[in-house]
Amino acid sequence: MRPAKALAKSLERVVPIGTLAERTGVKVETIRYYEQVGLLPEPERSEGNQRRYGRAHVERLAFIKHGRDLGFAVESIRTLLRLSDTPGMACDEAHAIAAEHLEEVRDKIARLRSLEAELARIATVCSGGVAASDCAVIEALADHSHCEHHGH
Amino acid sequence: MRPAKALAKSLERVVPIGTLAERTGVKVETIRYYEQVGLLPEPERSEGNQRRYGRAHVERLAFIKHGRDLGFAVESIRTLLRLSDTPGMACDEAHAIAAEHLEEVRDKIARLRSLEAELARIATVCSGGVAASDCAVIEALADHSHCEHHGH
DNA sequence: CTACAACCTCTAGCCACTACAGCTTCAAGA
DNA sequence: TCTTGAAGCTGTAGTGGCTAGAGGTTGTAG
Repeated sequence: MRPAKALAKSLERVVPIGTLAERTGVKVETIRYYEQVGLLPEPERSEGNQRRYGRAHVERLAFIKHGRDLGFAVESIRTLLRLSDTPGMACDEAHAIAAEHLEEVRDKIARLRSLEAELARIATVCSGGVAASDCAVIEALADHSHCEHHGH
Repeated sequence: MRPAKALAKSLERVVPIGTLAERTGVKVETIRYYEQVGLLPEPERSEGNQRRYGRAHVERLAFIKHGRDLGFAVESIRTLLRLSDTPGMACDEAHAIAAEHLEEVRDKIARLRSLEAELARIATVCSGGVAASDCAVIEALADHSHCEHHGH
């Protein structure tokens, strides 16, 4: 009694690229791209030259996906993968990468928050239906009052 | 008594691209790029084919710069410029663009904040110097516990 | 055996610049 | 007036991280 085919497929040891894509949530084209830039090792091929992935590939691609979801640059992920392949792992380095990225994220948040405040100010004036002859949004962009005091 | 040359230069009615760059804080290459994509109109040229900008260009480029600093896409700025050129200004449309952008910024902030929380969690575990045999950063990326419950 | 989905490679496109190569022009000092 | 060197010019290619499409081949269910 061998399992039905549909079941077999989901348990299969070796899968084509579409199945890998489904399993990891990474698009087929993106998988090929990761291979091209050397993030994902080249898999075996079928007789007809189609990619066949094993368990190790699934794991590695999931790692990459998690890293990207957390906003790590592909270069950082490359390093993290290398570290994770290292037997005596250099946790320091991994931590440094994560800490640096965290700082970048915090910087980005800070910048976006001041942007948000500025935009909210502009948009509110405008939506308030003030009887301005000119539009507050356009005015804000044309206005130099913000930049004169820092140089140009 | 004509003004000294240095002074004259800063008051000049017509300026080369480098001076425009200095005045607006936009790089020379970026100015040429804006011209190429039709954001900034083609200026007059000197006999030797060099660009010569007038007051209107300075104003327009400052408008663009302010828009970019606020994170507006070049396409949005194109529309906003068109609106600002329109005599009876369509404030509604300008407001809609600003409001939409504000929403995008807020979305981005929200996404970055949850990223920040996740990264902080990961990085803290690791920096705590816990006697883990494996690195928490690497573990977090290799771990499936976060993604299993939403499908892959 | 046939139909058709899934796969293949290769190339170009996205955004908003940035950088370079290889040239010409401008302007200040001697 | 001549020389030097900064600043200008055009055109092309590269950045990151994919995404889309053309035009062909392979795998597999019925």
